[in-house]
Amino acid sequence: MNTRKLSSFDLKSRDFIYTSLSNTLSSATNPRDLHKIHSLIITLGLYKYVLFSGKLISKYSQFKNPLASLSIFGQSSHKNNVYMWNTIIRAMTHNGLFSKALDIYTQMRGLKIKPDNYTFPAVINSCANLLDFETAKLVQEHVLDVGFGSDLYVCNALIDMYSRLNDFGRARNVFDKMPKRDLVTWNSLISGYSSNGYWEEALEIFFKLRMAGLIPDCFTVSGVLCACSGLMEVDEGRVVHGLVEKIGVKKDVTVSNGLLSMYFKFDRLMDSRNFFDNMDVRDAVTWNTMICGYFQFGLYEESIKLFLQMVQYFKPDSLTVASVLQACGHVRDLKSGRSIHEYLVKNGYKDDITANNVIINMYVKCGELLAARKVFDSMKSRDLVSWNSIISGYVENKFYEEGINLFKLMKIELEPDSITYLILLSLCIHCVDTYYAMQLHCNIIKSFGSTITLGNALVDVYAKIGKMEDSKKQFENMETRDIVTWNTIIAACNHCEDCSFGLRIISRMRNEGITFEVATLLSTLPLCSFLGAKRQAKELHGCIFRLGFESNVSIGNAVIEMYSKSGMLGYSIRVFKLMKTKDVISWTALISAYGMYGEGKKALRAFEGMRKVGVVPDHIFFVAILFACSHSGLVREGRACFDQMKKDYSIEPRKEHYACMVDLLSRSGMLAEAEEFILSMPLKPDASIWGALLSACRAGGDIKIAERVSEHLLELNSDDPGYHILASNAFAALGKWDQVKMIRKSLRTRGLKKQPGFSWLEIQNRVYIFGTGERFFEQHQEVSDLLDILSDLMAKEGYVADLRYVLHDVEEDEKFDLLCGHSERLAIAFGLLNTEPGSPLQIMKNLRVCGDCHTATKYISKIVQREILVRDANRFHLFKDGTCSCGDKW
DNA sequence: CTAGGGTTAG
Repeated sequence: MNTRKLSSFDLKSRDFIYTSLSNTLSSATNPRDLHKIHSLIITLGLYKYVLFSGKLISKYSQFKNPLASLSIFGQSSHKNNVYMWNTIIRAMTHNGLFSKALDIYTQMRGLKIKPDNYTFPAVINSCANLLDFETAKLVQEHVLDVGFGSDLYVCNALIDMYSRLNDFGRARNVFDKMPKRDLVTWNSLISGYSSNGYWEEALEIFFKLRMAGLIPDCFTVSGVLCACSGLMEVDEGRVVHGLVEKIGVKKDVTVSNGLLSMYFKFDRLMDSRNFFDNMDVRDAVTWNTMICGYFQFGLYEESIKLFLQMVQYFKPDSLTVASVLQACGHVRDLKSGRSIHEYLVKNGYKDDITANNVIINMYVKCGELLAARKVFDSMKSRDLVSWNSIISGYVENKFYEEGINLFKLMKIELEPDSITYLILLSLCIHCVDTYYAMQLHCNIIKSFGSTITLGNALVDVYAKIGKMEDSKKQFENMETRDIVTWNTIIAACNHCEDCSFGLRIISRMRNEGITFEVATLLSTLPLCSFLGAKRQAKELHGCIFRLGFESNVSIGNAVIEMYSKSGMLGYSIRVFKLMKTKDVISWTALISAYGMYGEGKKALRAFEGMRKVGVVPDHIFFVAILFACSHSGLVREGRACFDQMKKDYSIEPRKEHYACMVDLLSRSGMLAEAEEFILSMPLKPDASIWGALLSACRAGGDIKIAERVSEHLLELNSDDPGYHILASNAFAALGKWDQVKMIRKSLRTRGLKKQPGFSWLEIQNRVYIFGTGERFFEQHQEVSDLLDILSDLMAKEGYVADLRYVLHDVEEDEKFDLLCGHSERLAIAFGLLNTEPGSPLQIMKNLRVCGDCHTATKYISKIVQREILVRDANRFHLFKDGTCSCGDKW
């Protein structure tokens, strides 16, 4: 009886230990407890129970110790038990060891252990994570073989897998054949669609789900939010937000994060902020979304501040750090950048490739190339982004050779991508290296064929290195073009001053029905400014209204410039007045406009107005105001502006400001003072400064100073042929033909060509262009005859040709012919012949108007009684009844 | 078995 009692007690206590230990094991919350329980199980010999081995495996996996799980499984004697296999496979997938999971599954099949419906979901999940389509199909066959083709869990896993693999045909096939579906089934399909960018489809499934009478949960809402954000469907988004409130999933932090991120995607900064402030639960992702969202709004300091707040509550992960490091780079906050770098190293992100890439980028942006390189060199493995980042770092910091060398090294390790080539193409622009650009072009064709982005970059590069023909060829050869292609070619036309081609491009765009973007207009408007094409200008202005861009500040600024350069100062002023927001550039545009028309007083008054509204001038603004003063002979006022710039705005004068001052003094005939000013400058005077003085000397006829200044100018040996021509002209005026010949020879040997002069005018929507000395145009004979008649009439009025403006050493009467061949005269004569008597004429010239032509035009305006508006490279001259608006201070 | 946040160029 005693024995029986005892053994009954024994059994009971055994039973008790078994159950309580099993419970303790399940509820263990830390690895230390787990170890203790594990030892106890070994001591008590409970290993022989399948239950304990299995629970230990999953518990270790829960604490991220898959190696312990594997070791227990290896030592286990229950290899014929499917529960053990299921457990170890799940342990592996739980720890992200998907190929190990598949290995074990293969072993299991080899041992002919029959899987059950708990086996497959984890196996299928592994295939999905590995994007292993082939194994996936084999597993599905296996599923059908062993008869789990209709199992809810297995089918859900299959749908998830196929939709993640972007094979919605198979996913839908499984979905359609299921005898019974649950919410997870629908959710899997929705998130599959939305994470692959099939947003409409995701919403469609969502509506079907609702029609089927199911109540959405957090998973559903997350997927739908992602789709709404992608579609930028504000209305849908609102509906979902309402739904979130209604079904009460708002306390789910993932759903809230989804909403937060949606508001950012809709550019609703304040809504995002309010939502964030009212969130009950926040996690690291919440903070990341905020930091990243603020970054995308350009609120860099704010996003760094958010980061500093976040670290009080959460340990930032590599994703957080990636966002905030970008912000540091943007504002060149090296101090924060460095400390975050240290944080990453200390917290075990040393080998996170993305984190390192972002650090490299941050250092590059802060100009710390050596620090960037040190990180790059210390990386265990590098990806494309790492290489591209460091190469672009070298290019950005102007170490071009090192950039190319790194590119060579890169090619040994991996295949460069299109971004690598974009970086190298930008290098070509900086170095003006046509040969290397062509070499890259060949490589690009070999490795990528033709892609739009690279094609666009090539159009851009060829134009910027001055190969406009190659740029056009590249543009024409492109099979497909996007709006950027068009914007780029127009910008290219601008850069190379190939305006007529630019206008043709614009009409091609119209014919092809391509909608203009702000960027398109920002390249097109300067094209019209350059051409001074009135009709095109008005048409474009209309187009701006139709597209609703009239309140865009940059557009407004460009329109002011366009009208002023097209001879329509009134329109320019009106546009300025109507602009709701004006920045310093708008004011600069207005003041330059006044300056070009010699309205210096009005320019100064506008400056007063600008000061009153509190807009702060910058250094470019001062160029404009000094220009305006100098073109109106306002010496005292100009000097005052120059002094103010330094005193009131602490802007250190640059070369261009000194050049304006020299221009101001010398234009008003104060040549000696101008020379003195140059010699007392704190900067070394360059060609533009001496050039300003020299061109005034010539107009003022001071030969002595002209000769001295010419010597200075030639010493500097500028790359701009204009200054050599200027000096050569000065010597020609002095009759020093030997010097002239020498300059011409040196220009020839250096390959510098004088920019050919041409003039153009618009008559009835057509632009007519005339080159100097050109004889092949419509009505050449008539034009020539008219010029002959005009010169007779001019002579009677007292005109004497100023032969100093002829550069060639030829006979006097031939010189006279050469003057008459100047492009502006041809254009004026052509204009007189083809427009109504008494109507005003408007002529554009690419260079500065010649002094003799200036005089001649004054006479012509009186003889024919016409207003002649001439825009040269600098400004407008309005000729009227024998005088010019520039007051001869051209 | 199902959900959210990150890197290079333009």
